[in-house]
Amino acid sequence: MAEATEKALNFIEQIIEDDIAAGKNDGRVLTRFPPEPNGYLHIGHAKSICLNFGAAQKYGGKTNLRFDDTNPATEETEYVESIKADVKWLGFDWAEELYASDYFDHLFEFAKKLINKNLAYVDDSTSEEMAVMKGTPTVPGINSPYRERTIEENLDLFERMKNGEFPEGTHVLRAKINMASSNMLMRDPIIYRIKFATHHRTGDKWCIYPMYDFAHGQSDSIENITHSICTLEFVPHRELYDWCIENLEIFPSKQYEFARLSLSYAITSKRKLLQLVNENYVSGWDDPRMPTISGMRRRGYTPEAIREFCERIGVAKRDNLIDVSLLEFCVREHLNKIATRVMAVLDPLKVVITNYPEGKVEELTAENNPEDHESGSRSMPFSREILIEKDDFMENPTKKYFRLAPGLMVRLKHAYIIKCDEVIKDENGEIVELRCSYIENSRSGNDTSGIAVKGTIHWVSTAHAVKAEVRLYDRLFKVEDPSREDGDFKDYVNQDSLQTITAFVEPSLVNASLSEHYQFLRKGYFCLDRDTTPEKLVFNRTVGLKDTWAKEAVK
RNA sequence: UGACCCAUAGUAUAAGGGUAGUACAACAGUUUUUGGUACUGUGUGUCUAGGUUCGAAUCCUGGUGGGUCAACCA
Repeated sequence: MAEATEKALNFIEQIIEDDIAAGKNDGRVLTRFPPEPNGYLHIGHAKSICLNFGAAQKYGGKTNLRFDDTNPATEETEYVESIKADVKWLGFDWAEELYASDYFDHLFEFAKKLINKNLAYVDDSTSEEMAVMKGTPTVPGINSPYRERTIEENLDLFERMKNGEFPEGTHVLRAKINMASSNMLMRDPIIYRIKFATHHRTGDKWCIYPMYDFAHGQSDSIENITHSICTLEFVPHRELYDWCIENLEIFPSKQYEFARLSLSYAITSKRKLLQLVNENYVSGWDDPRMPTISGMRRRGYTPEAIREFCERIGVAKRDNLIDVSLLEFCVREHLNKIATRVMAVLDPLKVVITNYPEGKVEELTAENNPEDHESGSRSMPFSREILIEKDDFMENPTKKYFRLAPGLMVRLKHAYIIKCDEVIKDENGEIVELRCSYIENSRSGNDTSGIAVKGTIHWVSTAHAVKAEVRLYDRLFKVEDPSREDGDFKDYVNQDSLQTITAFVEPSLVNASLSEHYQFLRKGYFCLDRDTTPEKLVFNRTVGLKDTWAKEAVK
């Protein structure tokens, strides 16, 4: 019965185990996580991070963090810093912090080696001319008129490219492979181009930069990476990856591809996320509605929850769209264990307990977390006038409603049972106040009343409650898969994804901490936002509680 | 109309030729001083047609469907 408890391997782990069993690389496992510093990391990167770091960890190996910074036009130090912070926050430590730009000298020599082997040439064609000569997927390309330059001429031209003698776009270095290949990437790919841009690390040292295909595999090889794990769109690059390594006669790192993560009601494209930021659809990369690591962190998601999510979604090669409810499940699962329970009324209704003495204040004991007996308790003031949730009263209750209604009783969590005696309305017929009476011997912990009520609701003492800004988030997109819809993805942004309200929270929350997670009882999980000031508390709703009543109410 | 990758419940993911499982979602119920949590139960799922085999989700072939590739991006 108990033998099936071991988790099945994903196909990458399978490959690694097979390699170890075959004695490849003497059993050594070295992976890398290779972000381009041109944007913030998102949930899709989290999958890759967990896979790369996780697999290495599992097999006693290590993982390098390597920035793929070969395009100075889009890359910035700000992104480098955010990426490092996000990887650390997720809970992973890299063996070495490296940059493809560290290898620019090396890569330049590699290029000359190819030229010397008559496997690369400088092409003076314009990009339009090259595009024409490249052919199409169904039509083979034709050779460039510059393809048969002599090695000496190529060496000289390439050197002069490096020396800044030519303007951008006038010359490129191409690998000499096969213009008729069915793989477009093998049709003499450009491996070096001229760019007079300041690089975030090398400054103005270089005016030529290697292309991805001439940097990534070689960087892997230089670092002796054993398993270079990337996403499916790089499958056709593998042939070129192997070609470079073979012809450069360097360490044979191997590339393996898995399907990237897509999340429902979200987008995971750095380009599109950047648009949302630049065009102010969100407040920044770390807006809590963003599927970025920094956004999720600010939202109150935990690294444990994200790692568990990445574990549960699995790794395979088929396109997938993961239901965001699985992510939310993982978040709730973890927060349920660690969140401090507190009371907060989001949409208040005044309740006066007519038979409770005016001016009297009782300090009641409230447990901090029923899931964690070590978490202790705190005290909460109770008094004659309290606030409850508007939702928790129904003037004409339906059969299955078991909260407060005229003549009915509910339990105030951690406090007394009360009975609704009178409903007070304003001139518009709006309910503005409830007059209730409490059952004196029904206090939580020493209830001798013998009364059994079906409902328990949360509350705060009006005089002691603290006002707080609460930000309620909904999914950022109205459709399941915005990237597949017609037209601009921004047309599908949910305009109501942020709702800001003023809530009344229990006084203990004036000491709320940025590092703590809270459950507003019966309402959801919340965390303090960094916008909080000494004058104003600001909370983010991380995720709501599962609400079977909401479903029932719709019926 | 080329090459390459992929195809198992609504969504993901296992089953390494031998009983098609698991999780989320959904639905029903039990417990409950959170309509939370926990627990129990509920499923006409192997794209299709052939082939190999005692036996195929698994191996082979054809088809169908989806994805990727024609950036001086990664």
